Amino acid sequence: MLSVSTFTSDSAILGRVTTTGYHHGNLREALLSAALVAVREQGPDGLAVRDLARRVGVSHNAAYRHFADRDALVAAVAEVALAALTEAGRRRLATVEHDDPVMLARRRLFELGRSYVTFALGEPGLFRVAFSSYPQIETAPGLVDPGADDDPLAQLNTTLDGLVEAGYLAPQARPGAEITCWSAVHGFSVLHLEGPLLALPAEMRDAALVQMLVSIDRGYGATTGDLSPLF
Amino acid sequence: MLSVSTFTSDSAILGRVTTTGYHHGNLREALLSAALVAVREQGPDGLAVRDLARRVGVSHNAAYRHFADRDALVAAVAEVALAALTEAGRRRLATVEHDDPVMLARRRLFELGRSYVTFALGEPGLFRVAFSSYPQIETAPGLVDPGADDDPLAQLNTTLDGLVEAGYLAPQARPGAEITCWSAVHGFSVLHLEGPLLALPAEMRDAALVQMLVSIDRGYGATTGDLSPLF
DNA sequence: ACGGGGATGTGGACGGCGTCAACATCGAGG
DNA sequence: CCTCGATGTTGACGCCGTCCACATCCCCGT
Repeated sequence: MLSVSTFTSDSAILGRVTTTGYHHGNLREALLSAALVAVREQGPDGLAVRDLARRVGVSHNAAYRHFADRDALVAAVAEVALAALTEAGRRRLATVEHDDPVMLARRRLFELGRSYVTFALGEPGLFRVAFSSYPQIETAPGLVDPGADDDPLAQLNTTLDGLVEAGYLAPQARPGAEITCWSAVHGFSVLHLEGPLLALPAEMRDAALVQMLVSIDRGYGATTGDLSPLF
Repeated sequence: MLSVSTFTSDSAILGRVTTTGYHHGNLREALLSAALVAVREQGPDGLAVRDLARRVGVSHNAAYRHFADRDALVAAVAEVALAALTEAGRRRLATVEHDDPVMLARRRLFELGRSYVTFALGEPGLFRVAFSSYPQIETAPGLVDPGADDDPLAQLNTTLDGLVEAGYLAPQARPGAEITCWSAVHGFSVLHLEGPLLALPAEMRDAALVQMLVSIDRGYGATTGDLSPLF
């Protein structure tokens, strides 16, 4: 499985790379690796096929033996970036623990949101490219195989279902909740990433994020008590 | 004041246009007008200075007598687009009425959010360009002159302050609320505009929006009663 | 009245880009 | 061993943004 670390660290893992000679030997992976670097540094728009070829030490046009056009290359990068975002969420969810099942479910949602924003702000290029060609969702976005976590939406849905099972989120409030939550964390990310809130000091930003996640939590539960165990 | 309609409808308003002869007479406005059309149709990335010049019937390069570079032109378009978004919010706010001051304040927030998303989905190109060069906010985003409505954030702040005055939003919950609300509507817009939810059927989208706005309202108030007067 | 100068528009050039077509080179399988 | 498909190269085309030198025009001060 291709991952960000696969590309950014040593590429020996990727198999025999015979850079010498007429044929490159592993051009597709080399291009993807270079593309990932470029996107991390400059975002999707800063990606030029010719530039990539130059960096890899191959002539322009060679890339077109492996990718139909520039968009296809960007889409390949997007797939890797999306996998990285998904993995970040998965890892974060795995760290959440609590004795009380209600608090466990609430903290899972909280941490999932935090990991989403953290990834977006920490890897702006990857985050942007991931959404530049995200697989379209056409059916009801709330329906998902129980326990699925193979993309950010699935993770969110599973987490929200957990909130219902725990009795914190009313079943009739469940439909559409995934869009509400996703919109909030996504909007927060975009506004701070490339939008008007880019220049906001980090401590303000973090405080605002916590406040937003608490708002979401509070909007779902009937709790009026202490919120401190949330963070 | 330049507005979208100024450009899209008859441009006679813009003053004497002597298209004949060596000098255009009103090139700057003509370029802006053409740029606005292009951005509406294809978004900010589809804007090419040479193409604009061609459409206006002037040589390439002529544009550079009025705009330092492409970015400056995009920024000029962004200013108009932002004004249009602001005006949409202002107009919508003006229509909200209610006897109960609490309900009035709540409905104002609800409608402001709805108008934001409606503009984004109805004018995707303009919405995108408006945020491609939005004036950076560096201070606390919640501080604003009372009653100000000259940009979307000011409108939101004023509306939230009204919610506090009405006694619906607790004063200690006010700081950061503008970021929470803005994130939600902005994220909703982006996800449906160019993101994964682009292909979602319109009725699902609308239902999800209402549910999100209700969530925001419910997260702020202590109300558990009937929500139907909200929409 | 007139002439000069700043503002505005033109034409050409450069380098970069994505992409297509023709050609070159390699390596695997008959 | 030889061929053929996969892979890489070279060259060309038409876009793009931008810099430069030059042309044209209009207004302002004399």
